[in-house]
Formats: sequence, C-alpha cells, structure tokens
Amino acid sequence: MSFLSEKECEGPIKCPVMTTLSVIGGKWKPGILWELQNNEILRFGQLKKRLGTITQKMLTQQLRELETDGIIIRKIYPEVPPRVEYRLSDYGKSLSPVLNEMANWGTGHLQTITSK
Amino acid sequence: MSFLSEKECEGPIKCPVMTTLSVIGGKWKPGILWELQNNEILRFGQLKKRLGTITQKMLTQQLRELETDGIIIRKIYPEVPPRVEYRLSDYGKSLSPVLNEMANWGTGHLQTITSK
DNA sequence: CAGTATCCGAGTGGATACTG
DNA sequence: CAGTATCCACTCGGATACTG
Repeated sequence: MSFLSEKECEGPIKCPVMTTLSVIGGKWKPGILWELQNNEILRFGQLKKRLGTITQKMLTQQLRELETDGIIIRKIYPEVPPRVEYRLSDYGKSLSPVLNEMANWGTGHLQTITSK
Repeated sequence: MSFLSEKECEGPIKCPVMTTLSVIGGKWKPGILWELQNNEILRFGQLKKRLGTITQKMLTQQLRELETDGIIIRKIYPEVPPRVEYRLSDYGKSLSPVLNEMANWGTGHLQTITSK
C-alpha cells in the first residue's frame, strides 16, 4: 500500500487504526479477505471471478502482500496445469472481528446512502 | 477516495467492507477520526498539530470528505481570527466499534511485527 | 487562523502481451 | 491455470504561495 505505511503512524500521537489499514487497506484486499473468510479455500481463478473486475496483475500483487504480512497462506500443487489455493492463516483469521464490524457498518451505510 | 468507490463494490459478490473503507480509508482519515473520538472537539490547528506531518491541503480535503459523508460536523465561528471546530456527528460516532476493533488489532499487530 | 490555488513528482492501477 | 513483464494514463499527495 502506498497510502499508509507503518512509519507514517508516528505522529505526536500514534494511531493504531492506521496500522490495521496498512495491512487490509489495499484496493482489493477487503474483497479478497471477505471471500476467503466466507469460502475457506479458493483457487486463483475462483478469487478472480468473485472479485469481478480485478486484473490478474492486481490480484497477484495484493495476494503477495497479504502473504508477506502473514494474513493468507498460498499452497501450490505441483500439477499441470498449475493449481494454487489460497486461504486465511490463523493470524489472518484474527482479523475477523475487524472485518465483521466493518461489514456491519458498511451494510448499514449502504442502505443509508441509497435510501435518500 | 480514489482507491475505493461504492460503485467498485459491485462485483459478482458485494463486499460491504469496501463500503466502509470508502468512507474511512483516506490516508489521514483514520487519524482524524481517532483524534475526534478521543478529544470530542478540536479546532483545525489542533488537529493539524496532532496529526504531525499532514499538510493543510490534505487536512482540509479529508475533513471536507468526512463532512460530506456526514461523519463529522464543522462549526464555524464568525470571529476574527476565524475559528472552526470539528467533532464527530452522531452518525460518525456509530463508527466507534469499527475504529476500536481496528485499533485493537493494529496494536497487537504492531507488537507482532516489532518483536521479531 | 483556516483556509484556497497551483504546480509537480511519485506511485497506483489498468490494458496488453507473453510463459512454464 | 496462474502467473510475469511492460507500457502508460491517471491520481494522489507534498511543497509552496497567497487570502479573508
């Protein structure tokens, strides 16, 4: 992510919210995490389909970042054609309260803005 | 925000998490909300000081967006020199579970990554 | 004090083509 | 199938100068 790095949290007062956003705040990361939370295990192509308009480049990039942060696990099957599965790590699952609160509020907000 | 608009939530499966991020996901918004949650009312200059390295342009911009989304309230006092106060709206306060969960996880994550 | 206006470099993310 | 490699348009956000 560009818009948030851990270093930038160092203001006069620290903001742990930024830390969280530096991990889940990528353009497609919420969607990826949401899907993996609801589906347990997904292949690259399945994720791509579910996310709709994401490009391969972006999907790969965001998945790599999540993997680097220890949020997801990437399992490669040595087959032809290749097969790669993604799932949340235990650490990644610790995000679920965060994601659920965000989804809650987001659902409400969506109703608020569409019903006026 | 550029990296997330409500429209982009329209994939095959909707992701309400993205909706939330479209509101609080700006580069400085978490910090602003965090400060307003902890301090109730802050003037423009006070916010700027607390956020450390933010520029006037960015602070103004992010505040306007939060105001447009109904998250914060901007109160102008017709004085010289001018005085403007910001605080969370009731709707903005409904974000506190989200912010608190994010802060929780962020605090833990910060320890995780710094202690290895 | 609390902005607005302008300029500009860096980074993001999309489209496309290619590969093991 | 699941990537990697380029190219490029666009936007974000920082620096600076000016104002009611």
